[in-house]
Amino acid sequence: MAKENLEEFAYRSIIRLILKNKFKPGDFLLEIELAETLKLSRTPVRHALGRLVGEGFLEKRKKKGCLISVPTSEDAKHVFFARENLEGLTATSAAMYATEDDIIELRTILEKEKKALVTYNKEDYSTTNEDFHLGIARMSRNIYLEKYCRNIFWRSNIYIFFFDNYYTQPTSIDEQYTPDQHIQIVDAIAEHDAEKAGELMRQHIHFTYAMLFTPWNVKKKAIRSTHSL
Amino acid sequence: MAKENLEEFAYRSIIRLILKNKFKPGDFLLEIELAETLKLSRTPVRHALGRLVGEGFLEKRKKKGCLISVPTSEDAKHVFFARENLEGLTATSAAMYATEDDIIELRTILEKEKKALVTYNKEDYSTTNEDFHLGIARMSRNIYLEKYCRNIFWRSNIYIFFFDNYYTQPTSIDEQYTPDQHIQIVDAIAEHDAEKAGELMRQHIHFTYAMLFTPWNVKKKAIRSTHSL
DNA sequence: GTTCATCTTAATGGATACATTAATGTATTT
DNA sequence: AAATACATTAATGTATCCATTAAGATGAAC
Repeated sequence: MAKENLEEFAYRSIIRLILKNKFKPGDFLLEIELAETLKLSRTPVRHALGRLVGEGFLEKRKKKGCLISVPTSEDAKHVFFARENLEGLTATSAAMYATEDDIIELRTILEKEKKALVTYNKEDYSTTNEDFHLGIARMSRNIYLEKYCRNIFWRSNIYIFFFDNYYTQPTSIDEQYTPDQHIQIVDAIAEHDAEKAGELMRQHIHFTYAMLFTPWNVKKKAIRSTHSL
Repeated sequence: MAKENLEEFAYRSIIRLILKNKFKPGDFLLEIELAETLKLSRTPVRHALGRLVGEGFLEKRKKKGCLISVPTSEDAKHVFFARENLEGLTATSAAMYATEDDIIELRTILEKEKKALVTYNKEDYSTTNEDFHLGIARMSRNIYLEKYCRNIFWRSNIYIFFFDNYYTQPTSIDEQYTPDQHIQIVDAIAEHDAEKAGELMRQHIHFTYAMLFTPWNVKKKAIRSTHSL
């Protein structure tokens, strides 16, 4: 990656802090406070916050600081509608342009994902999931779609993170189904079946969304009906 | 809009400078130089540049400054592929959620557009075109899609600007067809025909793209075949 | 007791001085 | 003549100081 500036460092650190649950949604992130925590001056922190606001991770309130946009079901609907269609597009595009090496890379990711799942390694699982989705975004060979996908992926991750923590078991049921869906998507891309790849990806994201807002105790039932997708 | 910060001012000014052709693609935009031109310190200029880089308008080179990404036909293809599909989505979404007031607003914009065209006012025409496309993006009621649309719209405008200046006549031929296409799109939105609205928007963007890269002297022929779209 | 005005405070916004760094040019050595 | 090392320069990167501003608190007037 880029030459780890202090700004870059601040940027990554702030994301890490949020993902490590150091801030609840609604908390204010203050330049001064963060600068002290990260042992930097306000300047790089300020740039990093500006970037995060620009990317839509944070909201800015006039003289109150930046805050994590409070998750609402309405916002989640928008996030996943956008993600479903954007990733559908990248999958379509990836199916058209993917090289042999790309397919190998994706299959390797799927292997790692499988391993992470059987060893109950949530951290690794989360990483491979990111590699999968953003990998396909990259393989679309369209830097604009890729950028938007990265953005909406991270935004949706905030939901997955918060809701997962509250509702799911050590291994959530959707995690048992996701790998199969991933495999089917890679197969479609390998066959260069653009339409199928796009459609499968849309269904996959839609499934993820549906599972997020389904209480655990009724998920089993819900999943049976999802088979008909 | 927001309380015109100096940063906001710098941001808009830099865009204006680019659109006024003060910089050729490939030129370096330097913090110090811009700060002098705009009579500001480097701080707001720096933030504005950072924002523009984040939005993909500018590229950053290590110690050389920021530059306008050099337009290539490959990049244009990506830009318009993304724009076609994104705006297709917002049009679909807008058709689902548009209120009576929204429709009135769109029709008002179309009136202004017509006026700008018959008076050969390029500046007004460009403004109303922006109002139309970004208005529909807003009416999608999806802040994420709206954000991405704004972004890709501006990016595509760089192409329209540069190519338009070199190749077109006082009134370019596609400008004579665009208003009709706009009207059809608004009609579909007014009828809440989501699929039709999306499809018409995709065709419209595709048409714009096709016209951009068609030399003027063969446009007349090309347009006849486009009628079959 | 309530309301309005003003004062305080705590935060960001902006300017500037200083540090760092990458590129380039130059001189010296082989 | 070429190559390498060092110095210069021109840009960004960083820290800090001062300005501004909005929110909240406090107090006085009605």
